Amino acid sequence: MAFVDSLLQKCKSLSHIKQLQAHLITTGLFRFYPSRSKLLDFCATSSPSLLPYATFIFHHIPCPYTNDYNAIIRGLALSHHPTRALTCYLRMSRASTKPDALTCSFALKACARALAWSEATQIHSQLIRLGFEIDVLLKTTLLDVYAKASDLDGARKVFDEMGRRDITSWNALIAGLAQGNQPDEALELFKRVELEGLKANEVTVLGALSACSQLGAIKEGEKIWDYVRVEGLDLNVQVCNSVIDMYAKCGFVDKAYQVFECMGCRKSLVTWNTMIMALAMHGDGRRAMELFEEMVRFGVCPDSVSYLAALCACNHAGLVDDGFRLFNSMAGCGVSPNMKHYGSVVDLLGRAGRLEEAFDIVKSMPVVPDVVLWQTLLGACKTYGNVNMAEQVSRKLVEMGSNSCGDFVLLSNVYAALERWDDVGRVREAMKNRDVKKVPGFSYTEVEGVIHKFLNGDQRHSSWREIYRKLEEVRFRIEAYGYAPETNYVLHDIGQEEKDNALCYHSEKLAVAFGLISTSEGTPIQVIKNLRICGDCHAVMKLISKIYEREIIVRDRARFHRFKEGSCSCRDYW
DNA sequence: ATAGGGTTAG
Repeated sequence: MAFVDSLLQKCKSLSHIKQLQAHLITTGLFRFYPSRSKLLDFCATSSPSLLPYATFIFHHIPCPYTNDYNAIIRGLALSHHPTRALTCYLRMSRASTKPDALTCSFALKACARALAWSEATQIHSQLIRLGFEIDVLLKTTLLDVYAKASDLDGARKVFDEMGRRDITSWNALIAGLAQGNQPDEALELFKRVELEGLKANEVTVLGALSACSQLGAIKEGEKIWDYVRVEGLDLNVQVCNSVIDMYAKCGFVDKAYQVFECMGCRKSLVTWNTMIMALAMHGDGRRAMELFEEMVRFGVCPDSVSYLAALCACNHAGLVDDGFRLFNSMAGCGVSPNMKHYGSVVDLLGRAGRLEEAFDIVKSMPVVPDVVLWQTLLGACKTYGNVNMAEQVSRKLVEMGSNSCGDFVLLSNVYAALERWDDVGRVREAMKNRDVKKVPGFSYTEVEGVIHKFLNGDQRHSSWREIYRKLEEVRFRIEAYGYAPETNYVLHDIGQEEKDNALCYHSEKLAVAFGLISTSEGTPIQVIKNLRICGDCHAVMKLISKIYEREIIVRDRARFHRFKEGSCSCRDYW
């Protein structure tokens, strides 16, 4: 039967396949396993263009074997329509053809791609009934499905119940936790790998480095980088890219650049994009743009991420004309702008006060603007006090069913700035009636290699009393410098719940206060925050950096803010 | 009744 394999390998087109199939039919082999399944598998998985032909043949088989099903399910699972694999799996169950471990594996793969959690649970119980639960590979796939479908508890349960686990099982859970917003858990798990007598490989470190990036865990990140070099894992581009990202996101853009420059392997498109994004995050717009050009000279063709990174860089550095020019040149270079590019350029123009141009772009773009884009524009309207546009934009947001607290606050601030109190009251009412939601803010800070997490108004930290006492002192001292909290008319009136989370206990302030009491004088304090830093915190950080003579580095959702001697690296343009 | 399945960077 080996000749079928070798002939399949030589098939370069559908007509070759058909010739081979005709040959198999005339020699009578096609009716039998395994030639037919092999041909099906080849068509279903070697190229998306052959998949329709595979399903065509499949539907003409009166009574498909398990392996015929496997071939089709595998192909469909990898296609753009993974749910079709599940339909096929269902058909198989009804035809009472017995699934084997591979059938389950392919079907689970389809669940992972379709994020089909409940289907995964059904396959889970089936594979137990079929007696496959000792299969490490299958259990790892299962674990991965749960993690991808954001059921991390489910993933962990599968992991805990595995009798035998190899490094891949660990990798799946570490990566799952890191991608599922549980980087602290991911890192804990990573530290246990060695204790279990297993050896971390390149996939393990990818997950762990991603966790470090998210947490700003530089101590652990550097340890991993050492390990990477000792084990020669730095010959892997993905690992290098992850290290660059880790250094950048932990605040060390120069170290990121060193790794970028001295890589022992070929740079990929992602490598360039990562480094451009790193410079953008650190507000170094000029260098980011230079790198973008260098990349082009180097013969690497920028993709949509490259453009986004460069636009972002212009945005953070206030390079309005450069950014606008870049945006306008995209289409000519074969990259059509997506929602994020539009968002970036609208932000760029909006911050520069070029509201009409920004609005024109929104009105004329070929894709339907999303909520975030309108919010960006609304933010600009607030900054420049354009009530007229703010009202139009707000109406759009309401039409789109936006329930974000921020939208209401922004509009009401536009009115408040013009002392239109009736309108302020109206917005406030609308807000009460709408059950607006807020994303909870949190911050991380690392002290002596330990990551501490703070939520807004949090009292869960063991030193919370000292932290709050320190904040009072801070407030007292900065008031002497003329600080007054940024009055926010809406926030003052939305009741008790908000009072607990008032401005002065924003998570980044708690984190900085903790840094002040737990590190020695002069040590920089670094904080990572999940949302954008608010105006009040920004003002407070500047004063703290001056009065306490501390460099404070805050990485927010968008970029780094370096507060030193009373001013910020973003030059208040953010 | 040769195989085929798990984790992976911006």
